[in-house]
Amino acid sequence: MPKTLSVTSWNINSVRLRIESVVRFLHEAQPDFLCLQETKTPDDAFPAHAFTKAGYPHHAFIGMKGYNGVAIVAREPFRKLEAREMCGKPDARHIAVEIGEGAGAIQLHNFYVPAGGDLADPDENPKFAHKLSFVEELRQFSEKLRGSQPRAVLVGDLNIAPLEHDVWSHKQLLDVVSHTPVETDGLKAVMQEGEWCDAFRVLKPEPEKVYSWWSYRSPDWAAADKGRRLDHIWLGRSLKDQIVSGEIRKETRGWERPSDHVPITLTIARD
DNA sequence: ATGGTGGTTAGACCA
Repeated sequence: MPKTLSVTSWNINSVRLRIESVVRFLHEAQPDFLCLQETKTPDDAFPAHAFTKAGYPHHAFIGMKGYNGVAIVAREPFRKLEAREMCGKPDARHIAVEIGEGAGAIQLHNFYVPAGGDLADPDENPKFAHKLSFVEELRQFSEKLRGSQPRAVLVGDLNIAPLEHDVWSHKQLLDVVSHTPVETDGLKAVMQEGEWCDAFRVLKPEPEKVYSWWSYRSPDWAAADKGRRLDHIWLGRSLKDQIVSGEIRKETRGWERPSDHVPITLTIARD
């Protein structure tokens, strides 16, 4: 067993359309675990063989036709944990596995938080209400996990940029869904409840700007650089002193037919 | 100032 554990989170926006990009990334970065969101693929169409061929023969996935969907693929075996049905909806926004054995086992949870639509008003916009309910459920889940399994990693597209320097303009985005106070306060409550450590902000403290997403709607995304940090890797309290390194593969945003999110990878010591 | 682009899938719906 290697001495470190590396985990990537990547919203791939259709794993079938971008399977060649995913395989390229795996060859270049070789993380131990890859957590995907927005696979947009029913389970019977998940490209398992391509992952096996790329050296990742262990898979856990839950998907649906056209929307949502999450997956975890790995080079090493794992135990599948229960996929949670969040907000009472069977919409495939969580999957989890357990890595290793006994007291050293680590739980890895992969979440895809609802984007929340355009209007930041839960009374007028049911998608925003769903997002806030999801975040509240994440808070309750974090409380339970903190007590039962502090050796946990939570990753995913959380669709919230919680800090001032997680967006290109704090002031201009205060009423834009993903950075409104009700969302950023909600996510901070989740972090507090779970005693989660925001690993990339340990490695890159504010006021450094850190982004993982650049909109498709920007004609020149790289020059404009109007990004947001929507993707996160959090460590439970028993793992927070084991950070080794982190990497954000911004260059993948410039690949042909890119996802609007880029892969973020965290490496920690196994024990 | 309220569109801009992209994926899924066949007219909207979602991001």
